[in-house]
Amino acid sequence: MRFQRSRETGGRVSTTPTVYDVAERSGVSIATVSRVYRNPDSVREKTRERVLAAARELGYVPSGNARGLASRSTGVLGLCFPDYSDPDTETEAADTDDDHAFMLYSDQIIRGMERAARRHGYALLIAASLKGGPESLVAKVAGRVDGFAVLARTVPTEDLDVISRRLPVVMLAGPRESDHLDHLDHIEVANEDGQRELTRHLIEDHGLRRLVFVGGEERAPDAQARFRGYQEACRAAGLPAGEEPDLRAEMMTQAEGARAADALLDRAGPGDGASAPVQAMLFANDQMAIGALHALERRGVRVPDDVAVTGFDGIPLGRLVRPALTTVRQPMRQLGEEAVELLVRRLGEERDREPVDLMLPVDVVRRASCGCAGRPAHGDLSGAEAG
Amino acid sequence: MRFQRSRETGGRVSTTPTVYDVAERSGVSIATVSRVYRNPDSVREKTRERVLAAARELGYVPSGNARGLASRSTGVLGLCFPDYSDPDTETEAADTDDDHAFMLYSDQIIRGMERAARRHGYALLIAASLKGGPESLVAKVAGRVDGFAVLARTVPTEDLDVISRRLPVVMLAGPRESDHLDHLDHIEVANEDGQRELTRHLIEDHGLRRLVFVGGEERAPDAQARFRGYQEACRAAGLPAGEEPDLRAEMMTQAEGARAADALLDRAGPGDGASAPVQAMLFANDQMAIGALHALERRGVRVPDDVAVTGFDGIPLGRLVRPALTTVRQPMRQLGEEAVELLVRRLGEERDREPVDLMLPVDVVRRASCGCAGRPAHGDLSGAEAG
DNA sequence: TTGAAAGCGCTAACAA
DNA sequence: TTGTTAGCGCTTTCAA
Repeated sequence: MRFQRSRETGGRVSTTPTVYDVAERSGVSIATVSRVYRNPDSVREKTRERVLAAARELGYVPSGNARGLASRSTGVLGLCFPDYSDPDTETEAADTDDDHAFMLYSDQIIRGMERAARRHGYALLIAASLKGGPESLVAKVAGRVDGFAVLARTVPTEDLDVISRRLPVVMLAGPRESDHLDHLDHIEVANEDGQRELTRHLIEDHGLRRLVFVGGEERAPDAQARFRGYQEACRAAGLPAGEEPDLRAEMMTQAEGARAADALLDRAGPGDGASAPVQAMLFANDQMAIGALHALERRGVRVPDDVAVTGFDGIPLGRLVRPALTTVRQPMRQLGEEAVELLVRRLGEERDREPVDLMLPVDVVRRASCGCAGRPAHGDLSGAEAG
Repeated sequence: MRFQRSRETGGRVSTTPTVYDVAERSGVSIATVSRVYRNPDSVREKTRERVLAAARELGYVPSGNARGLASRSTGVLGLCFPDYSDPDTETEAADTDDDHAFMLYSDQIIRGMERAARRHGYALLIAASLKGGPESLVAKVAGRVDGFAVLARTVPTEDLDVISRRLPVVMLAGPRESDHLDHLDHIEVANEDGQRELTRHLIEDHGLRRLVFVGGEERAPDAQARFRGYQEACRAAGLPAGEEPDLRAEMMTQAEGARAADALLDRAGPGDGASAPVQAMLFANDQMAIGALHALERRGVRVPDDVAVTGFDGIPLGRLVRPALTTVRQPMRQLGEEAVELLVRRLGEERDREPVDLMLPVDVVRRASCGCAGRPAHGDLSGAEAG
């Protein structure tokens, strides 16, 4: 017998009601109350109705925490993602129109995960990193879910290492970080293939030969992979390609893209080319490419006539800018869905399966900024796009 | 003394480690382990390090459930939203380009809530309704969060009634459902004002006089409010406006919008007008308006030359279609942020504050489909928009 | 600064 | 079909 609860059932001491209260009020045991919620059919209808009535009257809501604790599962999957906002775009005047059109990675992944999670009866807990939180982000999430996905480089590797020993974790995008983490499932996107194909397109289909690549940090795995794709395509075509990107940006923001474009233009010497002018600027992501479009417009450089510009990612904004941005589209939504599938399977039958490593294919999207496409806009309901 | 745990600390029986394991391994009490995570400064540094080392070695992660249970709080806020996917758009071939551009309400709200929640140190739990789940959606969410927001008409009123007695709930969009729920905080959007202003624009600025309004279900409060705004503007201008929308759509999808446009055209008699032709079709949401644009194009009716078309919501897709859709933009992101602010405040100082009822202002966005705007697209980086 | 002990509200055997 | 009971892993007084 548990100690008498410090509350008289009739005498207005409002604590949140528990199974005990419902049980007492409906004249059954707490086990029966529990059954009514977990497995209604295992309780006689008459009884069940009495219990539900009591619950209603008391305002009873089962405690997820208590349930989770007792049953060792939460019915929740998690997602940790970095604070991905582009400082350029994230102005104080929040609801600008650009902002609206600006749907990031994480939104797509969230959509994908939410949808898949729902299909499997899970809810989704999302949390973005915020530097200097008291406890590490992961810990907060990890303690509340049955398994979770992490966007690469969101959380310290060591934290992940500890946590992934206790529950399923799938790493999204970016290559395996290190051998420490090789027991994680892992889904990546074909960055190298995509950039190679896009570069090939510029070289072979548009006949461009003087290309430059603007990359990201050395430790940004996606940007690095894209650069490798670029190198490969150049070399395959017999064009020179250095060991390093022509330029590197730290945050890969629009502002940096604009600066890069300026620098590239200045580098060649202002105006008519003594050193032959660049024919194509390839950026490691769409944000930079869009910033570059702005900068080029300001300087009166025509795209794609004077120079072709390409990005990578396939963010919606890339389609709204003029000229529309040629890019490589990442299947972020699918990434989220696959992540959930992997988690669910590992929580079920495949508890001890070997870690998998999926590579999702990407699409080259040819728009106006590389010299493709450019149908008249009027009468076209879906936005011009060349195959 | 609790019963001996059925696990030898040295003898490979891998259970997930608990405070007890960490305590034992580091030679302290479980209380101290707990302190290390909750309030590190209250533990001597030497001790703390020993505890953390042990935790690391064991792969210890605090159980969110146990913590929540013991401390009666979760550090999580929730959002329940309906399964809002437009069946027309949600084809099996998931990653179509339209789909990409199609960012719903819920995404915006999620963004807003996530951001605000993060600022306050909360994580966000999201769950969409799925008909026929075993337990009601709310119950699942409600038990795991400190407070949550619900999109109007996502969950049965009675469930909300019970739950909102136990934890803070804020209702988003749509008017108060009933007097039962008048202890909930509530945030709505100025549907009526927005539609009134948009309608006034068509009448006064474009000189249109033969308007029709395509609404939603009678029980869809937003659509109803919009219709009222339409009525008011018509009457203010001395134009006739019936007691009912000219047409109602059940799901307010693109397909229904297309059908509505067809019906409206057929109603007037095919071809040259015996009964004077409609000059403007106003739809209760963007989805329908976009469907209508398709239908009109198929029939060779020019927009806005032959007929003006408007929507409501401000979804990104509305900007991509041609002609770009004139609409009223809802501040969904802000809706999410305000919701979190309300919840956080009610969880803090304002526990017993009177329920509030916020009304967020909207913007009329004038684009080409009403006859406004239409700047050349080339060289315009942000997409044409008239003030 | 640390420890002992009593729950937090529920589930899950096992009995009846 | 229903009841009994022993935890689930943590926080939290209260003492030391």
